[in-house]
Amino acid sequence: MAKRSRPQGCCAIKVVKPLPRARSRRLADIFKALADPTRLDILRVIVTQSGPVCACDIVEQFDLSQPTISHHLKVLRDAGLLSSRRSGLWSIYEPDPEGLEQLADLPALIAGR
Amino acid sequence: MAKRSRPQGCCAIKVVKPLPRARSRRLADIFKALADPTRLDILRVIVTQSGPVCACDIVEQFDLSQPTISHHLKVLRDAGLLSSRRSGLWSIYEPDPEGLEQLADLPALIAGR
DNA sequence: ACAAAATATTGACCAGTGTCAATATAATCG
DNA sequence: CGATTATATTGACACTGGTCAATATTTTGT
Repeated sequence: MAKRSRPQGCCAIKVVKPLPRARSRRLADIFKALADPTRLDILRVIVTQSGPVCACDIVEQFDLSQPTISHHLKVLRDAGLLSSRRSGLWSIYEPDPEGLEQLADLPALIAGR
Repeated sequence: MAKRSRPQGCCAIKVVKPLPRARSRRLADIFKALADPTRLDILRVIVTQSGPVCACDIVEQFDLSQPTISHHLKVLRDAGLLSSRRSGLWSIYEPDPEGLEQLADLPALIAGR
């Protein structure tokens, strides 16, 4: 608690409701997913394609081991930014529009609508 | 490299230029800053105010120690999302429009322009 | 059934991070 | 100067996260 008189323009702040815990966690997952440069690049590669992509194509584009890429794809999928399905031997990934929409809504969310 | 014939809609991906390292790191810093629920709440509190806020007001709003809040504020500032200045005893924080603009540009960046 | 290929999982290692208590620094007041 | 107040830094701790090697799983082709 402040015990001295405040400087100009520093007092009586508006109380802001913290986000609901579930929403907060979901957002944190999205940000954590994007907070790794490799994952951001992986996401950009997939979003840029005109159609779905198989995991092997992603592995090919990066100087990282197959397990590491597989891990990154899982993180992006768990964050809701990608969706995936099996097609025979291959795992097919594509952007998840719902997850990407969360990103577009970000500035409004931070500014409080 | 894939050694079998691909399933439909899975091959010949467009090559995407990775982001310049500096840009990539800067973005990662922003996302890491936002990836903590407490920091996201702190940012929302500060952005919501009509003017600058002193650190003591933030400390008051959260059930965390003063050093922890100070740390979070530093992370947000280093990420370019907040700016700060001293005013006597107080440290005054306010949103950094330039940093927030990066967030608004995100969807375009991911989609590749 | 067996071998091969694409992907996923496990386990381990090291670097990074959120938190607090303790302490340091900076600024003000008397 | 000495006491007080607001903030920042340090050190320690537990926990998380990126990476790879090794292994497992799933599916296909023969």
